Amino acid sequence: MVQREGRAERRVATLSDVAQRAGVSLATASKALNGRSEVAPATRQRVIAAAEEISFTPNQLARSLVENRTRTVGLLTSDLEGRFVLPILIGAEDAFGAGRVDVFLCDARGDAVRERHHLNALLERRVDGIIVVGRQTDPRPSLGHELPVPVVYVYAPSDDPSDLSLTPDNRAGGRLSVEHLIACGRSRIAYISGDRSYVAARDRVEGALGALDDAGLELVGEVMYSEWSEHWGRDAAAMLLTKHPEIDGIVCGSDQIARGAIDTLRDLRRAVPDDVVVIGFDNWEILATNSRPALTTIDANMQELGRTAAQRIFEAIDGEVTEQGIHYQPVRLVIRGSTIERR
Amino acid sequence: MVQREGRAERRVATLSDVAQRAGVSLATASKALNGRSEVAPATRQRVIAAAEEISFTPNQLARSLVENRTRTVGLLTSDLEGRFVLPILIGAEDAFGAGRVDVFLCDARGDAVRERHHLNALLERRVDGIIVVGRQTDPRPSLGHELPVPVVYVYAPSDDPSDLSLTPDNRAGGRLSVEHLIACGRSRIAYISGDRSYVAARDRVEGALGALDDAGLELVGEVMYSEWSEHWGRDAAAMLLTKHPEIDGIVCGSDQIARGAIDTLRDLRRAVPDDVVVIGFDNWEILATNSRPALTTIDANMQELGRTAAQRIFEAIDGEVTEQGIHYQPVRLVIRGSTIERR
DNA sequence: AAACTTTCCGAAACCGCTTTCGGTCAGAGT
DNA sequence: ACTCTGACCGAAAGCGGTTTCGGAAAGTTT
Repeated sequence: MVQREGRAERRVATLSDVAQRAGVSLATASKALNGRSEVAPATRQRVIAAAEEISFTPNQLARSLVENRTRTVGLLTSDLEGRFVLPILIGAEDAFGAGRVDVFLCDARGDAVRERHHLNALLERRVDGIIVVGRQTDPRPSLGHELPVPVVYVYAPSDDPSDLSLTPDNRAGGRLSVEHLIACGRSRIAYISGDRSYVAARDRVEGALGALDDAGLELVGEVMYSEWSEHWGRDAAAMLLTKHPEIDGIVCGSDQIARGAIDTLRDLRRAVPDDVVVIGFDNWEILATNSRPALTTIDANMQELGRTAAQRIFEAIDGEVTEQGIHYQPVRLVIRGSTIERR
Repeated sequence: MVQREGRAERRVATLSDVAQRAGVSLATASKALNGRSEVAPATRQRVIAAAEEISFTPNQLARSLVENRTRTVGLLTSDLEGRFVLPILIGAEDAFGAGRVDVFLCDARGDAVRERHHLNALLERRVDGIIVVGRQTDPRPSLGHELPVPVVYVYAPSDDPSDLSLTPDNRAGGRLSVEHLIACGRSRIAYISGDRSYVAARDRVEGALGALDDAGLELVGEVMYSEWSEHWGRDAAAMLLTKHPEIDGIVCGSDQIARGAIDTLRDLRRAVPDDVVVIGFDNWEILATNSRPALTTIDANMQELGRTAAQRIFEAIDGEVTEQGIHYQPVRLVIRGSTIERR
């Protein structure tokens, strides 16, 4: 029988090669390399040396097959931009790091068919768990409960309350924004939001209004809803300031909007933060740190979200009773020049 | 022997379950599901039906083990931002899509140790190939030639010429920028670059200067080198315009810089594009489309890069002779409002 | 010195699948 | 009626590991 040439068949070393070289049996070699106790120190050394000499790389496929776990979790995202999924990936890798688990990232690009396909690919590869990341905080369809592995939804919660979802606490974020502006001595506060159809937009507004109410203040003007863009931030700010020149603080639904608002303020020769303070949402570094002045904003702690998701997956794998429902994770105020005067 | 409870051991269906249910042997079931010809149509139908009934999901681990290929490639990146790696991932997935290959993404975060670790993880999982993505176009250390799988370097080329690297043609990009400004009727062109220590910065400048030379023009002022930031773009533009008020076109080393430059032009009440045209580099959508006016820029065709990388991996897997060296991939001019007057 | 432990090792089963290869059996050829 | 083909199917041998379990050798007790 002719060996098919073509594929660069540089045969990789196998455990029996190691065993043979060390003069022990397959079983002993395995035990030696896995740190099992039933093997004499001298033997173990011999095996390890042999393995190194032929640069043996254990075949995880074989191992996974028998152990019935792959030490791999799937990260199924539809966030093509990557601004949410990458921090989450990093957080998850950190949390898994200790357990030598790796993360398999699939990008469904917001396409249900592709998502189905990738889900299937993950299941066929027998991942131990799946983290689903959406690109907005609106509820998304559940993957269902027939899955043989634990699933955690991050950022976009599942629409099925018996799934476990982790999502940033937008309401708290909105509240935090307003409280910060008040702490900055402002009382004539306006709000430029994004697309009203987003839960995130509404939740943030709700939190903000709550905080204003608690402080006995009223919003200046109406909440301005439109789209999540710098363009809208500019236009909305212009409209607001024309109608309500007394405004001394603007809460924005996103960093993009905030940048637009700051742009307009600059055009209008209103100093930030002296005359008007501005706060954004997301802490999208590239936007927040490059604006003039740098943008105070709310960080949704994506990395932490990823870490927590990983832990929940772990717990579920280990058979602990799985939690359910939407868990709102704390957000964090990041103070920069747009609210606090730089010295 | 007590079955270990704990892990949600919902036993997943196996091929023998299918075989049994369909009343055929394991071998026949396998053949039926894989579309092999040595099985009668009726039998095949029976097997397929059985598989569906118990929602059989083939175990790729087992399959990979025997086929000696995983239909998985690793994407090893150090681009935490994700602005390069995600388009590349998408391109690669597209190219592989047909062959039902999936991509395993690992983020080394620019850390050599982590990179080593992930590389090992990929090899243990027996990926069929590896795509290495850097976050800048400077050469990076090769992973070496001892690897049992094909490797393609993307964006950041390998420092070993016998590796295959795909990187955008920054020189052509620089040239394209200048040619476009000239086509816009400009002749007093300045250049704001980024960090001089980056090959990308120097290559782009080189291309630009070449194009100027070909047109019989001279650069206005010196090439300004500093950092890749909006801040620098603002400052550099201010300096340039003070010293050389005649400038009617600015080539920028990145979109960030270009945004800064546009900002300054706005402050100075110089109209873009009427008085001065500006061109960036990268086509980083979030920056380019939100500036006032939107930014004309050079797109490095990352997605195409990913697709090509995937194809090269395929070829190498199939045993075709592998190419070597650094291949400079074409870039593309994206025209927006900062160079062409909007109607 | 006999009996009993303990320590260390290896044969073999198994994980879930693919593939080879020999066997059955129906229909075709003569 | 009898061989000869094919077409179809299944037993069994792996793929590269882990793990069980029995046994040999060495050390401990009496």
